[in-house]
Amino acid sequence: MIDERKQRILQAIINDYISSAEPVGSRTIARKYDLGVSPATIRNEMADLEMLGYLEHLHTSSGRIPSSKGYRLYVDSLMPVQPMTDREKALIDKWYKAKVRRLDQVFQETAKLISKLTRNVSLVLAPQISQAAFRCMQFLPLDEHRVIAVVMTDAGFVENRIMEMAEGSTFEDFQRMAGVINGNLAGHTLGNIRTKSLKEIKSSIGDEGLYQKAMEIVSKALDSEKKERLYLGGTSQLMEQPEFHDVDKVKELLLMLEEDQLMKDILHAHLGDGLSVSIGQENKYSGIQDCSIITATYHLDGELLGSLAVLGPTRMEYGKTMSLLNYMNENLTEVIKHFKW
Amino acid sequence: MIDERKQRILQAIINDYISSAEPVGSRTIARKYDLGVSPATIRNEMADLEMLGYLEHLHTSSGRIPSSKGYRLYVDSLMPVQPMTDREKALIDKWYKAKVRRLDQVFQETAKLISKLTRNVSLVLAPQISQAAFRCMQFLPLDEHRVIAVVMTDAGFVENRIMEMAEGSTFEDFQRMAGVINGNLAGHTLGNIRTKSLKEIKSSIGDEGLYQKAMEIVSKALDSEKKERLYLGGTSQLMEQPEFHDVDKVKELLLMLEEDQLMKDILHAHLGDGLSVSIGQENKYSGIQDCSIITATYHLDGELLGSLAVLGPTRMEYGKTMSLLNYMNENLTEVIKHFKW
DNA sequence: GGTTAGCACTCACATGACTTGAGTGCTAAC
DNA sequence: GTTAGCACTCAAGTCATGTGAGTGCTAACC
Repeated sequence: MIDERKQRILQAIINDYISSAEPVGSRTIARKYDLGVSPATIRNEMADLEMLGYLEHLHTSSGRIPSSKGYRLYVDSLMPVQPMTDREKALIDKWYKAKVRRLDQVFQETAKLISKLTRNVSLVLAPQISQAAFRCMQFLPLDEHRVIAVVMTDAGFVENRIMEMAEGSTFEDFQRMAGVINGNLAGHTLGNIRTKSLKEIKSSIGDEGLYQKAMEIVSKALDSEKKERLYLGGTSQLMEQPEFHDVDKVKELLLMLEEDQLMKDILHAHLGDGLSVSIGQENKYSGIQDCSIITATYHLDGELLGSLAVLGPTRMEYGKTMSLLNYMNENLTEVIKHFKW
Repeated sequence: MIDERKQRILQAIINDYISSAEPVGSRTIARKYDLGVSPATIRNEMADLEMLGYLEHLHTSSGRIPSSKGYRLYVDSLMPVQPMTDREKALIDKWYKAKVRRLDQVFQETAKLISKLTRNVSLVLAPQISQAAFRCMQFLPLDEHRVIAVVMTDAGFVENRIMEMAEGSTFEDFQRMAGVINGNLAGHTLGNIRTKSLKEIKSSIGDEGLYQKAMEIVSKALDSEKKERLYLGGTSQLMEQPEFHDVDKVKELLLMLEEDQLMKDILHAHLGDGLSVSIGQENKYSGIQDCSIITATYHLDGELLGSLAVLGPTRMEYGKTMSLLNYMNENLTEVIKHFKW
């Protein structure tokens, strides 16, 4: 392990680099941070830190910048605790007190808020409901030939689809069927439904065609729920950061962010880790190897729900962002609990 | 009016500038376009065209670029007709044949497709349903204390909200109420509902508190429908255009695009004009005065529904984009007609 | 009188020499 | 082990210069 003085110097370098975005030289450190040693000594230590892989050199005569390994050490043990300011907490509380009616609005607005406070791109992965259960369904008459099937999952999402009425069947048939399905399937997950309850329902309903269609609707509704939703916030904030003053880099990232499935995969990689930080080259996806992602997973009653994340340059205010994500996490969990039934 | 030769020269300049994005010189025009006159003559004509306000000069020794006024003349009468290629039509048809179940998906995917084909940002304003009517509502039991109210508008959107059950009332009360409301309000618009049918319903329902709550739900649902939705596509395409190789410009536009309400206002300004082109400084909003917006409004049974739009640099392929928007418009109208009931 | 060749002039942009300054690495002295 | 001193490196800025695309004007041409 590196000795304490090296740690102090590394800490100073990273702190400085995070706020200035400029390579840090020995003189700067000696002047700004009172380490009681001369620039020359710091130079020696810097050379050592570079040997050990914590710092990098763009060219011989420029200051040092932290490597992924350097940031990692920083995040794990050198980082100053940066609790949230009262002003930020007040802003968040105020926002969360303004009751939002629809669950999807909650996620969208949460994403906006996070990006606003961190000046980085935020991602909110809304509940993954693969394990979540069917709650109930209902049919609504549309015209002579069609009904609307409304399916609810127990996490609060409602899906609706148009359904053709089979020849000769009446709306009352559908209502009866809804009763049977609700009686048999309530509380069951998609996997469960496929295996368990089918026979009983089939026989209660009687009409094979009707049954087929209804089950298709239920499956599809639960299936589309399974595809969790991703909400993005503050993509234009990207360009605030000096490292993204290059159009090509921005384009690359924006293209990536537009690819829903890719971003979901990236978030999935850290799902369940609590508060997780993935720094620069630690990321598997090549497009974001000069970025860091901090994700916070939220649970409810022990069940994994989704995650909040911030994507920004490796030169990121880790401490502050982590505090924020934690706080947002608590608040969001509270709100979801309120929606859960 | 300017004579025919001037028109031909202006046409050549704009065509060239649209494809090259470089200021156009007299020599280039003489070489590439067979106008039967020498560069010197073209220079004289260009000077005239600049006097008349159709062209602009960055500095004395650089070629000309079209002014907003120049583009306007071009779009109105000089522009070559650019019918869509078979390949493009095939792509669109193929896409529209793949039946999309949910109406909101249709809009989102339409936006993506437009941006893909035009390499510009696209905007789709989904049906504005202020005139659209209440179709029916239904209550679904949730637990002992709550029900879910599902409200449908006749344009195919379904909204659902959680509703606390008043003390002492039963689910049967709600079902009865739904019957009354459906019987009285079906086909009515929000404005209509507020004035006309209230008394009859009030008396049929009897319970004042129940009535209050239900009407609140209906109003809010119709109200949130009224806020039409805006779908964006291809924001990262912006950076493909050489005029947006500057990060600050991109940031400004992205910020604008993130502001939902602003973009809606901009689209509203051209609603109902059929195919409308707004060029550069013709735009009222300062952030987009070096951009052009082409919007196409779509109707159904004479009723205004929404619009498709493309936002890009003034140097835009007007002819191609307009053909595309027209074609997309037809297709989208078809799809919506299918959804309408 | 409209058209064109010719020519001087302008201006952005590229190139290369030079300077500056921040920063390192090494060595020798403390 | 620490530090001062010094030579060295390299990016970035500055300046002079050259180049080329392009214009505007004038005088000759048809």
